[in-house]
Amino acid sequence: MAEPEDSASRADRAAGDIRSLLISGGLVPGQRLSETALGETLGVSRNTLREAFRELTSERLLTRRPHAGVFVAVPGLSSIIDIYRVRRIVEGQALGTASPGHPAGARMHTAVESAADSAAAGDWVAVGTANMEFHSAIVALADSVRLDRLYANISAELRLAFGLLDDPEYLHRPYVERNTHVLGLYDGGDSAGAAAALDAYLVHSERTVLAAYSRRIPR
Amino acid sequence: MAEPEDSASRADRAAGDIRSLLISGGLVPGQRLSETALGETLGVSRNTLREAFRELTSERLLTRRPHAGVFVAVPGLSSIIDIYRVRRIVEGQALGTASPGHPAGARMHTAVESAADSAAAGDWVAVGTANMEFHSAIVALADSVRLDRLYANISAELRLAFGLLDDPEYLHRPYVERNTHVLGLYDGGDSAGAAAALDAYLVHSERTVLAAYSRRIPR
DNA sequence: ACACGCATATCGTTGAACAATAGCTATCAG
DNA sequence: CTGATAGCTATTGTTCAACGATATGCGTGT
Repeated sequence: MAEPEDSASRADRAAGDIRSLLISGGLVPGQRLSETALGETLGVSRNTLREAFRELTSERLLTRRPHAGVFVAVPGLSSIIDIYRVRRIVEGQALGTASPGHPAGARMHTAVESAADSAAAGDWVAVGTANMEFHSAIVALADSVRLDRLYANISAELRLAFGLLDDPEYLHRPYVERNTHVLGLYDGGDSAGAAAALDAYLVHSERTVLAAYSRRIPR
Repeated sequence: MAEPEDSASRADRAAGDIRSLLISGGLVPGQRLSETALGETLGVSRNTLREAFRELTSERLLTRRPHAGVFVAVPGLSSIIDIYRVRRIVEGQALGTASPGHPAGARMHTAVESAADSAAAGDWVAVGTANMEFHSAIVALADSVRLDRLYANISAELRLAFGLLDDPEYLHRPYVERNTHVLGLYDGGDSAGAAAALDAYLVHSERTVLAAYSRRIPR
């Protein structure tokens, strides 16, 4: 990756830092983010931090409660359902109508291999990351920067939700094989079949996540 | 509509004001937005205005050039292409897989009627607005708040692009009939046919806009 | 146990200040 | 006359301090 750590504005860097804390688990869903405290930690002023908050709030990673502060978003069941609805529409179309030989195919391959390696090593959160990269590559087949961005946001939200669940092996293990299967169909030129397999994948994954989710968080 | 003009934060209201100025033509693409001047106009401080800028920049309505200021975005050909790509994917799936009797159907009807009325009155920009509402209702068929928001952003961008073009009659007239046709197919239960007609619609519209666009703005 | 009212810390917003820099302008060499 | 260079200036990027507004917790009383 590039290193935009000093070229970007301070608010942009703060937003990136917060994003990193979110995926690393340094900030957990529901947690309140004090402007002064977090500003001091990140080394930015309150106003600058507020700009970062704006950005992250519009990405649904943070939630703003007026006069009470900003909180790390707690994805609810409705969010999960909505996210999977978007995924089925976007990923399905992207994979089903992709032109053969698209450069994103390479990304899909490396992601699948990386997932297999991590699975062999037993590192299930790395498997989860690789799986997400696989699906991000699928969306990239559509060649749309706007869909890419939408999907990046959705992935971050989903990571937040996964963070609420334990047992990452149960969450990610079944899908490395399914991803391989989808990739095989796509490579074989059967885009429609690949899309159908992907749809089944997503239905299964949504059901699993929803079940684990409602088990953990009532309502 | 509701009246959230005093409940929302000042930055939110400022962002809304700027959005209104963008669609009303009070701000034109390429124009530079001075922080002090615009802040005085909207009655907010520089810091608050900057928060609004963050939000609108993340929606691609404004562009930030470091140390040079924020500018009203100038949608390029690549943006138009990208937007129509998203529209075909999202609208097509939403319409093609919609469950019958969805409440958004009513929105589609009122939008088509409103477009017809405005067309009879010769108010072509109102026709454009009604047409956009029609397509927004189509996206609402998917029942996804995330897709709704994506589409709202895209619509705003598209309005920006349309603002660069003159001759709104040429841009919007052909589509009131096409929308009626699509709606007829959908009402008749032929979702697949409606989706196909819609896709043809979008291909035609994209071609028209791109042609007018490259005629007006070289490169 | 519950409702009510107060206290306080935090948010929301402003204004001023200063460093950094992009873009203009005037100068000057060729 | 053209082009490059150096300096000026207005604007942005960022911080800090201040103050009103309000959500939340605590204590009181019933």
